[in-house]
Order: sequence, then structure tokens, then C-alpha cells
Amino acid sequence: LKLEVDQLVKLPALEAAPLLLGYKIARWTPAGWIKLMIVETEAYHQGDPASHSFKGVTPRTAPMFETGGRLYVYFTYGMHYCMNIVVGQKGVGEAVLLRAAQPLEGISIMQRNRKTNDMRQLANGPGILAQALGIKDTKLSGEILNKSSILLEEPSRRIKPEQIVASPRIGIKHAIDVPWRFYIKDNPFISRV
DNA sequence: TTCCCGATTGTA
DNA sequence: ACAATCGGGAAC
Repeated sequence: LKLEVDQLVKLPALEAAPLLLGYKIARWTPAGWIKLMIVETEAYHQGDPASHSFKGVTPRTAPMFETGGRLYVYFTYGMHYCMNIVVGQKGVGEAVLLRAAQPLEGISIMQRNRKTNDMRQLANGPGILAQALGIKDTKLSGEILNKSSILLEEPSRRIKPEQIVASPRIGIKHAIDVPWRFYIKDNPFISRV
């Protein structure tokens, strides 16, 4: 049973994050199509002290509080961009961080964006994934999926529940114990750790 | 206006 | 293990 994208993005982050594994993220660029399969995600919600939405709406985090189906792109560590799929209901601040993906189409474009030919290093981290997609600013933040240059497609083959691993999230200082990072077991394209 | 810090990455 | 690098957000 495949979940329509429109239904999936209405779910709370903790439900949507594992379900997004296997879905495809795509972008149309002047050089052609880029497409990857999502293999690693993390869930962030309003009651979560590690979430940007924890302290309420700010100009930066406003997209997290919109209806699911938008993008939330943020700039971090003075040099990296990370992309989220906003999920859930309007007024509730939650999103799913895209941490890693498996390259499918537009490999040469991503190799150019990333300055490496190593397939496993094209999208094996949230900042790296954004680089592969050619994201160099936060202009896409708040944009609506499938109505902007970023598309989300249903999986061709559904990921079985037993193939999904849950583990603690990476790089956070709060709520380090909860297993809200999800990835496809044995997939070679997940981020380090 | 000042100050601290971060949902990271690449290099040593 | 650690530097690079700068915008967001709280405090002053």
C-alpha cells in the first residue's frame, strides 16, 4: 500500500519520517534532472527541544508551522544548507530533515555540484545532499513541493518496515536518547556514524 | 548592537 | 580531534 504524497505530508513528523524512506526527491535544473531516493531522515516536532520549532514561530522557522507539503531550508554552521519536508497541520511546527539519499538520475550534475565522482559521497549527509541538489541559499524555504523546482515522488518499490532502522539523531545536544533518526538497513548511501 | 552557538563537513 | 564561517535569536 503506497501512501499518496499529499496524505503523507499531513502526518506528524514521527510517522512521516520513516515513511518517507524510499520516496524520491527530484529537482529540475538548467543542466537537467536530478533525482535521488531518500534513504535517511530525522523527525523534528514542536515539543522537541532539539527542534528549531521548539521556541515558537520566528521568521526563519515560519515554514515549519505551515501545512505539510512545503520545504524548510536553513543555513547552519556559517556554511551549510539543510533541507526539510514540512509535515503535519497548519499551526503545528514540525518537519522531516532529509539526511541522505541514493543518486538515481543526473549523476554528472551532482558530481559537478559536489566536486567528487564518488557515488557514496554525493548525498551522504544533510548539507551534502543540499549541495548535490545545487541549493546555495534559503530561497526555497517555504516553497510548496511539486510547485517549485523540488519534487517529491512516490517509491517504485515500497520499503518494508523490517528494512527500517530507528536510532538516535546526529549532531544535536538535546533529546539525544530518542530514536528519531530513520534509515534503510544496509543501504550504502546513508551518512556516517 | 552585542554575543553565543549551531539538525555540518572536510581535513589532520 | 578540530577549524572553518556567519546568520538567527536572545539579551542587553
